[in-house]
Parts: sequence; structure tokens; C-alpha cells
Amino acid sequence: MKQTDTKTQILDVAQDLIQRFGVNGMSYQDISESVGIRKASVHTHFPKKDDLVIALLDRYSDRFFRIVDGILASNDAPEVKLRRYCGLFETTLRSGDQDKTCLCAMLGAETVTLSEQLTERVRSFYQANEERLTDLLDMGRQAGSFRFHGETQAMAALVFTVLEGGILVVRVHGGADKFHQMIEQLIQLVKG
Amino acid sequence: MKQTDTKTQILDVAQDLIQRFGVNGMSYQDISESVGIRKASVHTHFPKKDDLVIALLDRYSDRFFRIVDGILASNDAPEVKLRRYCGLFETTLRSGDQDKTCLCAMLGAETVTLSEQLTERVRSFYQANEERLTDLLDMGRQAGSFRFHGETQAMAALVFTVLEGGILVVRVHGGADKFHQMIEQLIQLVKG
DNA sequence: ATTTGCCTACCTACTAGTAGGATGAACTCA
DNA sequence: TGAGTTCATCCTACTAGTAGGTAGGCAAAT
Repeated sequence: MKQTDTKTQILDVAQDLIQRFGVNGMSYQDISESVGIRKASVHTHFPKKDDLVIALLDRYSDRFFRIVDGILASNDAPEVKLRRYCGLFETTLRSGDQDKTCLCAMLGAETVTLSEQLTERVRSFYQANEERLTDLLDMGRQAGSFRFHGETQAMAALVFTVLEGGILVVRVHGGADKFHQMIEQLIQLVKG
Repeated sequence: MKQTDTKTQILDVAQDLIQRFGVNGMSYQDISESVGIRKASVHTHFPKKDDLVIALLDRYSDRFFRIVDGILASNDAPEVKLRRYCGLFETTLRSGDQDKTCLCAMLGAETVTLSEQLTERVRSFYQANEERLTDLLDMGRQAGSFRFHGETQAMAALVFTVLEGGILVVRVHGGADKFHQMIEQLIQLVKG
């Protein structure tokens, strides 16, 4: 019980730090200060930094896709599903001090400095998202609620990039409100 | 002459490193090794890291907007202008090992860890881009070649985000070819 | 004669990671 | 039941390496 507590606390703190400052902007010292244990004790739970980030990515992916698949399995109209999906990213951005990105967006920006293990996990997160988006867009198209030009896959890639790239970019200028406005514009284009 | 040479060399190397690894992933040691002088000598030219990055941002902005304004002032059709503008980002991504981002895209992702001075410069880079894009989209709309829904400003923000955010994201999965495909899809949506 | 550019040598602070000891809870077995 | 054992967690103390930055000297050009 207490064991899980500390481990979970470490993961929670590390996730928050990475979502704001990035993997390279987060240190074991930062974690230890936030959790209230010594730096060496953090290493007890996650010997190497990669161990921590991998555990983090796995937990994040699991949680994220459980929510996404819940949205996709619902009886909502395609447009509502799309709005709820986009809302996940907006909610992340609006949480805390409005400077939190998607974990995998941050890792994506840092990809060149990361181990192949990490990059591979981020890549499969991206891929899984695009696949689900492709399905969603396809269904919406068949239902007649989406009328965009071009291939569904290209549109899915575009939507995902706006969300994942946008959450990084808007922190500099415009913030969550601008992010919201951009998503709205995007959805209008999807509807055609 | 020789002074300018070294200074320029430092700027060139630093820009390349930041575009790939980020400000926090680049060190004076890295620069000194690439240029072939000692670390302390880099400090002679740019005492603080912020001095270097500010000089870099100013040079980058000047060069970038000289090119952009050249495109906008040309006699090309709006669609051609838009393609040439997007092409600037794609060219950056395709240069070197295909892992180079826009300088301000990288700084944008790192914004939370940067000084206000730097963030302010990145912000004005973003703003200036969106203004020019808004003008371009407006002209294209009036000429009848662009028929997108929604406000021009929202569309400009969307286009810019796809370019600046996309150049970060596609390095993980898809690379320059995917980036190209996304831009193509975006232009189709702008044309309506 | 002063400035410029580069050097060696150094500083403090911080990075990830390790060694080994103290504590305490849980399990084992006579 | 009680003694011994194992194991997890946390600790202090440390390593080697890297970060940004400084002090001060030397040589060549202005």
C-alpha cells in the first residue's frame, strides 16, 4: 500500500514535470523534492531515468486510450465524438497553470535526444491515435456529417498534428483560448 | 573579418544544434567542439547563453521574413504564394538529416524553461507570421482562389500551427514525406 | 598603447547513477 | 509463541561527468 503510494507519487510528479518542462528539463532532484524523499530513493523505484519514463508512457497510453475507446464506443454522433476527443487535449492544456502539454507531444519535440525505446513508444502512441481518428473520420463521412476533401488518412494526420503540435505552440502565444478556437476552425473544415 | 567569421561560425553551429536538440539540449561545449575553439572563447563572443540565443533569433527572424516578404511581394497567385511559404518549413525539415525544425518551433516547445526575453521574441515571430498569413489568406479569398469556411484569422492560426507544430511532430513518425502530405491536405482545405 | 580573440585553469551548481548501511514489516520454522 | 531470516524502502555519502560562467594571461592586429 505504502509502496504503491510512493511509486505512484513519483510517477504523478514526474508526469507533471515532463508535461511542462520536458524529459530533459526534469531531474530526479526535482522529483525527490516534490515527493519528499531523497534522490537515491527515487532510484530505488526506477533505477534509470528511462525506466521511469517508460513506466510513465505505458501508464499514460493505457489511461488515454481507455478514455478514447470509451468515446468511440459511445452512441454519440461523429461530430460529438470528435469534439470529445479534441476536448481531451484541451482539458490537459487547461489543467494546472495552463502550461501542461500532452506527455507524448513533449516527448515528440525532444525525440532526437531520447533513446530508441522511448521514441518507439511515442511513435506507437501517435500511430494508435491516427488509426482511431481515421476510423472516426471514416464513420463520420459515411454518416454524411463530415464532408472534407482528400483522403481520410491525410485528414486524420492533419487533425492529430493540430492537436499534438498545437498544444506545444499555443503556450507561447494565445494559450488555451486560442487552442480552442483552432480546434473549432478545424472541426468546421472537417464538416466541410 | 576573422572576428566575424568565428562569430558567424558560432551562430551557424548553435542554430543547427538548437534546431535539432533544442536550447536545453545544446551546450557551449558542443559549440566549441564543432567550431574548433575552447569553450571560454565562445563566451568571449556571447558572454551568456541568452546573448547567443537572442542574436540567433534576431538573425533568424530577419532572414526568414526577408524571404517571406519576397514571396508575398511577388506576382504569384495566392495558392503559389501559400505553397512557397509552406515550402520554407518543408525545406528546413528536409535539410541535413531530416531532423531539423524551425528554430522558433523548438524554442516554442521549450518556452516554459526559457527567459521572458526569449519567449517574447518567439512570440513576436509567431505573431508576425500569422499576420502575414492572414493577409495572404484574405487576398486569396478576395481573388476567389481560397474558399475556406470561418474567419481568416482562425484559418491563419491553424495553418501556422500545422507548420510549426507539425515540423516537431513528424520527426517521430512519418518524417518529411508525411509533412509534405499534410501540407497538401491543408492547402486543399484552404482552397475549399 | 589599446583592443580583440583566444587560451589555460578554474569555479559552483547540478546531472544520473552507485555503494552500502539502518529500519521495519512480513514470512519461516522449531 | 518466539527467534531468525528475508526483503523492501529509505537513508547518507559518494562518484564521474557536464552545465554555465569567470579570472587572468598572451599574442597579434589596430
